[in-house]
Amino acid sequence: MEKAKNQKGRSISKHIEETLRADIASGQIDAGERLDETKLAERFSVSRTPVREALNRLVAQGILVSNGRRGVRVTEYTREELAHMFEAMHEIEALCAGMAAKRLTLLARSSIEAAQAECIKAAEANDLPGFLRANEAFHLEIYRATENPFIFDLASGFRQRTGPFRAKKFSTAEDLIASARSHEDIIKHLFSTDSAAAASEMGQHMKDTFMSILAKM
Amino acid sequence: MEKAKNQKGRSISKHIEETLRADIASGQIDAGERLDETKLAERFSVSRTPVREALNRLVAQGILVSNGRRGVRVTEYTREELAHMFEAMHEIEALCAGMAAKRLTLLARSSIEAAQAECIKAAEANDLPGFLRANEAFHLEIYRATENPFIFDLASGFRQRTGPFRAKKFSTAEDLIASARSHEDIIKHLFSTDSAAAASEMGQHMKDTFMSILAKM
DNA sequence: TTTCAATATCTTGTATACAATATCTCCGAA
DNA sequence: TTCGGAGATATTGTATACAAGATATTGAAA
Repeated sequence: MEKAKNQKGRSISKHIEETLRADIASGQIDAGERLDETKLAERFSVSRTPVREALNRLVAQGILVSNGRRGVRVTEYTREELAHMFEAMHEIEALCAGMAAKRLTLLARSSIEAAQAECIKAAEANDLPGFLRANEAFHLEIYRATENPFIFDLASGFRQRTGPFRAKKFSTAEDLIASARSHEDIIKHLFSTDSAAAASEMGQHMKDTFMSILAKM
Repeated sequence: MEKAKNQKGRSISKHIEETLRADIASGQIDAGERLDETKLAERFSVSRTPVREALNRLVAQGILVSNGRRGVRVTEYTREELAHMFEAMHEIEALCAGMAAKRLTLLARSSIEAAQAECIKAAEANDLPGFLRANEAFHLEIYRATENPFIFDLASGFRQRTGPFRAKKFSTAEDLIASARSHEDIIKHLFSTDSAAAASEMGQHMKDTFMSILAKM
């Protein structure tokens, strides 16, 4: 039974929403698992009401799926749906890279380089959690470099949904290093402001990632 | 005070959600307008609970925005935000056109042609509501032609949000005809399966639309 | 008259109670 | 034993009640 801190005046339901989102993204709550309102209410020591609010929002975001009166579950994907999801992610990432290349500011450039440096460091140390964080930051910085908050939200929202699957991909130290090296190619084209090449390179990077994930499922 | 039909076992809150979404998209509820839970509850002859559920989901979809304890309002955009939103829409439309061109099935092709025929018909009859419906269908068919449900949801969700603004653009009969004609160019490239050209043509179409909207605001 | 603060009122956030529907269990018949 | 249905149980959907924060109002002092 954990404490619902309700810190900084943020409502309880918001806190629950974020906690659940994190639990799902990190895989602590499995895909397909059913979420019981009463149990969650007990876990957070609150009534069902704020729990329901949180669940509703997560449903609206596509993270959970509602089956009418048969409760809500963590969205589960067939192989085909996964392939579609990855294809969509791939297209969006490429789009972001293309936009970013067109309008790369010095600030964005340095942020991306910093994130990439972290990736390399974590990969060489074979630090998986560290790499996942850094990799996340790397991609987010590219979304941010589009300078378009809608695109940023879109891409980061989608990234959240693919998170649980991507996390499983990286098993060996070689995987990490290969991925980090692939980033270098993306950066090269990004920084040369060759939009099409950057998009294409990012597309390739994501395609590699997704193919190797699908192969394992 | 309207009747909450609760038809076909769909929950009341779902019904409210859809009704509000339609009201906002059609402009019956203005941007920036505050939505009072109690008033809405009275309007639908239900308690505040299902109203809150609906509002929460709409907030999660970005259609409404919540100001903590100061209620929810219809999301309002500055000129700059609008420009960003249109840019995002523009990129997504182009992406869809590009994907659609790559894998156009006969079924998709005929659906798109049918929608375009409706556009032309409505435009020549200067039937604004009819044109808006047909135009909507035309774009949705292109999203569908990507054969990727995630992309479809993404694009149609975004289209919903830009709806209230796009509706204001078409004032004269010439506007309608010009827009319908622009569709023809998109189709030409789509059907030639020239992905890059289709994307670029769609991008131009959307850019024209958005520039003329922004000019009026 | 203007300004500031205390109070009243209104609105949202949460808790609890009740209703409706789905799922489970158990028992009897084929 | 297996199948099916009636009742029991559990879970979600909705209503109402209460708590807490925000806005509006009132009144007094400068």
